[in-house]
Amino acid sequence: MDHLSDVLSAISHPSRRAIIGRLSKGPARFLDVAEPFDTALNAVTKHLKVLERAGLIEKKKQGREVMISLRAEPLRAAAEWVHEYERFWNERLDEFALHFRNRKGKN
Amino acid sequence: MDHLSDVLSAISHPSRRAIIGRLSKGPARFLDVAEPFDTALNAVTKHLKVLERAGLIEKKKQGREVMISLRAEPLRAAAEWVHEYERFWNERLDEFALHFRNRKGKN
DNA sequence: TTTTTATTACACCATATGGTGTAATATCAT
DNA sequence: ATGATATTACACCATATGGTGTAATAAAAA
Repeated sequence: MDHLSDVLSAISHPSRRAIIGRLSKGPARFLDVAEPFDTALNAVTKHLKVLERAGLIEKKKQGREVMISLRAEPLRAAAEWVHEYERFWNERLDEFALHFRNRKGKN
Repeated sequence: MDHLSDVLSAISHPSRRAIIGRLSKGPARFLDVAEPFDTALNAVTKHLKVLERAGLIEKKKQGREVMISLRAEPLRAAAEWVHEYERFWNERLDEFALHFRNRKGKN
């Protein structure tokens, strides 16, 4: 799988988006990250592994604790991909307008 | 699952992003959409169903053909979510700078 | 009307995902 | 040394995903 797919897949789960939201307020220990969830800690570990594989977090072991911090840079590619279609979601384009817009783009 | 998760999940597959790219150039018949892929047509039908469930495409039956068109609006929520983290991917923030930035945001 | 064409439905399969419980490891505190 | 704490590893399970082949449907063409 390509990297962009990994990133988009990683952020497609609400718990993982919540984790990113939490980490955007600063690094946190594993248990702090896990605290809002009512799942087992194992599940959180797995979510963190998915985020790590996508390059979206960093883990740093400090004693027996693990500090987790956000690495948002991979989100840039996601933002860029989505941004390609920004012009489409503002107006409702009928087929003729769309065709005209595309012809214009080709000149 | 919430809608945003559906949308992000839908665009996390390269074939489905390719389909969206194709449709951004204008509506297309099913076979035209399917043409670039070397999978069975069934697989394309399934991808289209995922995109439809996410609200990213519209199907309109015309005779025996199906015209498929892009509905990019759901991408807006995805763009907005990712945009939240834009400030993080430009500079490399160490933990102190991050903490300071957060404190500033709270005042 | 028969045949081709476009698309979907159904049944199936391998692997991925997201969760669990229990055990292992490593570090800190007593 | 013993025990508590933080985190992960392992084995397991149900369901989702992405693919396949074959059959069904509906409309166009012959």
